[in-house]
Amino acid sequence: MNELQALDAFASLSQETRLRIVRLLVKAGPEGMPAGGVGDAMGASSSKISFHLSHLERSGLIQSRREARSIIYSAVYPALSGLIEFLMKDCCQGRCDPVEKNCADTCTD
Amino acid sequence: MNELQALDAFASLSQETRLRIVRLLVKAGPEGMPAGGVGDAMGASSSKISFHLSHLERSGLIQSRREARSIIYSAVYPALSGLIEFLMKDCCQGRCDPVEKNCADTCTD
DNA sequence: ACCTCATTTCAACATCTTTTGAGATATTGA
DNA sequence: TCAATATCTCAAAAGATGTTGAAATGAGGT
Repeated sequence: MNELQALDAFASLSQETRLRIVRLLVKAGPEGMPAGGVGDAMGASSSKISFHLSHLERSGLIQSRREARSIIYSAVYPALSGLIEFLMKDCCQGRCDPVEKNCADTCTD
Repeated sequence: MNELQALDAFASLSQETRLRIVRLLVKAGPEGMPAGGVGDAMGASSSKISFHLSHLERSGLIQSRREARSIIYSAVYPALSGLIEFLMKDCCQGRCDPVEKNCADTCTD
């Protein structure tokens, strides 16, 4: 991930609706969920949701596929890892010890 | 780090000048550097730099202290770690293996 | 007290982003 | 083909953010 991609990813995640969409789709897993389902979960109009889904897809954090009448959105996990990696490597340079208390702890949710 | 703080941090990092300031200050280390030095490094006007430094400080990513005539800015490493942790934990839920793969191995379901 | 230097503040302006609502497009089943 | 469902597109309005240059503040030296 380069600086431009990171700027774009940060811009995507700096918007409340979009951040929630990403979290929802991460929870939804690789199967993803249809645009309408996302809209229902957010309680937002279809055009609003469509706008934010497009924004997120353009910045590479989510992807879509058509399935019958629905368009299914899902998280692009490597993009999120890439962003984490960018923050750790290019931005923090090892000075920002993140969850050094290993992953296993944080993942027992 | 909660959602609101994360939104604020992402907004801060989604601006080119600000992202570069953060990277510069991380490189500068805990000593930090004066506002003027940041401005010189960026080739930007003092008011522009001041605006972005304030923005970053308000969102908690950097801090300042006066030293004689200068105001010294420095990175707040825990804030950056907190953001990384937020991304890994609240946003990725162990599905986004970052730099080390061990996380994915232990955490994906 | 006065003069610099370093930085911030302010208001006006320009630009970018988000929301809204109406209409368009695509897919399926009758 | 027609109606229903799901989603997208578009333009206008509203809102938020970034830039500029001039003026204000605050600290130190003479």
